[in-house]
Order: sequence, then structure tokens, then C-alpha cells
Amino acid sequence: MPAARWTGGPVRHVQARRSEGVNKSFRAQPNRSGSMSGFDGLVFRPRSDTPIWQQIYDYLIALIDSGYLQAGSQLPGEIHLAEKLGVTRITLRRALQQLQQEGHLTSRKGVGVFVRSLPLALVVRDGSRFSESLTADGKSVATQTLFLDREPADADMAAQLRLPAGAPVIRLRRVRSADGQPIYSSTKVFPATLLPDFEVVYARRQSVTDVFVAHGIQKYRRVETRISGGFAAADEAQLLQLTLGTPVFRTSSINEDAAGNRIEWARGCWLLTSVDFIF
Amino acid sequence: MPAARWTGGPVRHVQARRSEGVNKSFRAQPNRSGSMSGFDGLVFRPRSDTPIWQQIYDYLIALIDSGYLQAGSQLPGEIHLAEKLGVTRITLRRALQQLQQEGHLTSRKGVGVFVRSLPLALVVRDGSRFSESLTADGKSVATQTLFLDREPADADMAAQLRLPAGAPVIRLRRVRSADGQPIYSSTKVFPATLLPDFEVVYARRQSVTDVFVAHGIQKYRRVETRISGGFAAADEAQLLQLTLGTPVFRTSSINEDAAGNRIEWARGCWLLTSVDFIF
DNA sequence: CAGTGGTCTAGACCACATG
DNA sequence: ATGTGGTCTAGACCACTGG
Repeated sequence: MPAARWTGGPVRHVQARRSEGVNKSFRAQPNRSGSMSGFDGLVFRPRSDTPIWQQIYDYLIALIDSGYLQAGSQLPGEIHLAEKLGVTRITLRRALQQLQQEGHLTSRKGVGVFVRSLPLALVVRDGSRFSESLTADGKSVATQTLFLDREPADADMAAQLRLPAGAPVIRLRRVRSADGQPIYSSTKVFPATLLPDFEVVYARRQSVTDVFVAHGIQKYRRVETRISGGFAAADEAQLLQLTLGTPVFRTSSINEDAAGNRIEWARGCWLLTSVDFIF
Repeated sequence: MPAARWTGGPVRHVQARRSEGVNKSFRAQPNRSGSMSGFDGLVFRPRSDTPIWQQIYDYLIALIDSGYLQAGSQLPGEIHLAEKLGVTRITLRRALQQLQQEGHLTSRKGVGVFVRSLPLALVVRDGSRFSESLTADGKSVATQTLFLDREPADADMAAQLRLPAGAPVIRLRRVRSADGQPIYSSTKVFPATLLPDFEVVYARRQSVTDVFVAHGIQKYRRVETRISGGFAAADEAQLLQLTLGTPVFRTSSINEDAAGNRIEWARGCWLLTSVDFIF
């Protein structure tokens, strides 16, 4: 990935709107000299009414909101950036930590800190599946299939789909991205015997709806939907390009066909700050 | 509040279950000598495969899960605790920070760090309001009314309730607690002209449903429900006894009477780790 | 190999709450 | 006046990633 590296430069002022509770006005001022070297002229005053790390937080948020720091671009190394901002690395890290937690930044050990954009995906419950009703405000929505296989049902799968233990199921793991930013990972489980041609049909357009239709299932209804909150586990963090422990939504839903057979159990993990569930 | 102070003592081992992604096994071992002085004998080895702060996190989680640290009790001061655990205050704070973020602990500046329990409240959408369908697994559920007044509608209120700007509305702010732990704060707005006797009826049993019934509104329907995620603002943090910036659910919902009048706009703030929304 | 982020230390001053 | 948590500094070593 050819991430543009950000080394500093002129700065536009933009009101920071995100993150309620951390919304004091700037104390940081870009240098007014002709220097293009970055942040050397910034003034962060210690122990004013807003902590330095919060001033830096506000400052970086503004750079992101203004579009000056674009999604995917890399920040300068922590040591350099801290030096330019005139603070300790620890103080800088306090700000970066908050930004990571809120999903604005991601870090990869040994590589660097990167900007994440936060596309807001509206999700409407139309009686079918979440992901199909994902709207993205004109953003490009992409689906990546991680794996698709058949296996015997474990206890949870059997219980949720009302199958005997060990019955064959199809398991599908995918990631949805909006504008190149992964925002949703899902694991879906289907009863294998009801959908013999799953793989063939799915390969054509990566659509589960198509698979249902191909097997004569035109209509199905949402039996139950659960939404809960949690913190990104290792695999979720990797898939969604988040820092470990970032807060996320977790969803679980079950669909039933017209005959009352449970045909899908879906679990999803969503970036907390990127989704609105509307019913 | 007569919070019991925890100064240390014998320790039971319990498997930590919470916080996916931070679930390595213990490296900390309680001292086997007869010492009752607390944590002097604990061994946290630096730079093993799990960071020290995570070992401490796991250790404290276990103490909370085991019931050894009860909700409302106060931890020893950070300096003393750090000394007893044999780490720097900063390292200890890294663990405490994670625990605060997940809602297990709260801190009050100048006072101390306290244990929060995390009651799981199941919320079922029965077509009416969230809070009425709040189940609490045998826990005692209490409602505290913060304020109730009449005022002219601002732009948002007017839009949501489909009222002319400045029309009189009733505003109600409450907090719900389960087992003494606040888990939900709500702000509800009603069109004042439709509910002239609001205050009188509400005073009797603190029930909005009663108010509706008293005004001849037996049935109403949920027009829209929104669930989104965010981070606790200052007032939310105070109400829910959280640390500023803790991740929360935010809900927004609108109810309509049989005639199609919008009679309630409710916004809620929920502790992320304490709620399951089920539809 | 050099550069990155992740972790950890041993101090220090401050604002705040309580007695 | 004392003790608390919140902030900040100036170093250091580590594990990881990439060329």
C-alpha cells in the first residue's frame, strides 16, 4: 500500500467536532513564520486548563477533519513528531492513544501510525440482513470474502440454527469496506443440506441473497437481532485495522424462511464510531 | 457513601472471562507465605510475553469477578498499590486505565478509584419504550428523576416532534440504576399541550406510561429507533459514574399515538458493556 | 540493519477533595 | 494540611517490520 507520508507543512484551522467531552478550543497555533518544516513553531502550554495531550488530540483531529491528513497516510515517527510538537513521547502517545481508541488512527508495530477515515454507514433494518441495507453516502462499498467452507456444526451453531449437533453447516467470513476502510466483519452460518449449491452460486456475485433465491427461498424473515458492545479481539482488530481493545458493536441475527426453517445465523463486528443502526 | 476500603489480603483465583482480546493466563501469583499485608509477594515479570500492565489488568479483573472486590469499594491509593505490586505508578495506571475504559473501575480526582459492577441489562423492544422493558436478572432497578420542566422547543426538539419552533415542551431527565449502579441516563421530550397534567400524574409513580394513560393515550407505537456509539461526555460521565471518554451506546427513539401525533422523543446513554439490545 | 511502535522506570508538580 | 488522582518529563530497552 503506497501510503503517503506526512512530514508536516502549512496548517488550516478547522473546528473539531468529534468526540464530545474533549472539545476545548485550540491552544496550539501554527507558526506564522515562513518555515515549512512542520510543527516546530507550535505552542502547547503545559498545565493550562486543557491538558497538553488533549490540545494535541484536538489539533490532530482538526488536521484529519480538514482533510489535511487523509485516510491511509502515515504520521511521522513518534519521536520526531513529539520533538516537533515540543512534548515528550509519552505525552504525544496519550493523544495518539485516544485517537486510536476512537478509531481515527491505527498503529502497526514496527511500521508506523496511520490515519483511518471514519465513514458513517447507515444501517436500516428492512427485515432482512444488515449488510444488504448498508448505505454509504456515495462511498464505494466493497466486500471481501475471507473464507467459505463446510464443516460440522459446533454446539452454538447447532443451537442457533436448531440443528442436531454435528450437522453439516456452511461457514462464511467476510469483511465489508467503505471507501477502502474496513468497517464491518461478519461470520455467517447456514444449514448445508438446505443449500447444496451454495459455493457455485455464491462464486458468481458474492451474494447470499442470490444463493437463497437459487434454492427457491424468495422470502425470509428476521427472527431475532441482538446488538451488544465489546472490545476488539485480536482477529477483529486485525480485520478492521483497529488497535486491540478498540470498542466495537457486535451484532447477532437469525433469519428464517417461510416454512420456519432457520437458514442463517450471522454475527457481525462493527467499528463503533462508524455505524448508526436505524429501525 | 461508606465505601469499604480494600487494603489487601488473601486472594482466590478465578478465571478472568471479560474483555476479549486481553485474556492471557496469569503470571501473577499471590504469595504463599502467611503474610496478610497484601500484594508484596506478587510476581510480575517484566517483558514476558504478556505486558506487566496486562498481567495486573487480568489480576484485578479476577479479583472483581471473584467478588473479592465488591462494587463500590475503594482501591488503595495508586502509589501504595503500585508499590505493593512492585511496579511503577505509570505501569499500574496503564492497567487501571483499561479497566476504567471498560467500565470496571471509576476514579474521582482527589478521592480515589472505585469498583463498578457491570450488571447486564437486557433490553427488549416490545414496541414501546426501552426502559420499560428493562430486565435486570433479579437485580433491583431504581429510577431517579433529575429534573422535569416546561420550556420552549429548540430546533431539534421541534423537528423531532414535528412542532412549530418554540412550541412548549416538557423535558424529563432521568437515570436508571440496577443494583445501585447507574447504567442508563435518558432525556425525554414531550409536546406540552397534549399533556397538561404531566407533572401531577408523574409525581405519583414516576411513570411516563401512567401519564399517557391519564391523558387518554392507551396505545402508541415506536416510529423510529436509532442506536449509535460514542464516548461519554462530561455530563454523561458524571451521571453514569464513568471516566470521561468511556465508550457508550446512544439511543434515540420517537413514539407516536394512534392519531399519528408524535408524543415522545427520547434520547438515552448506556454503559456499553452493560446492555444487550434484543429485537 | 535501521526505524518503528510497545513497554517500563524514577522521579516531579498540579488540581482537587476531605478533614 | 494531607492524600488523592491527573499530568508531564527524560531517559531506556524491547519486539517487530522492512529494505
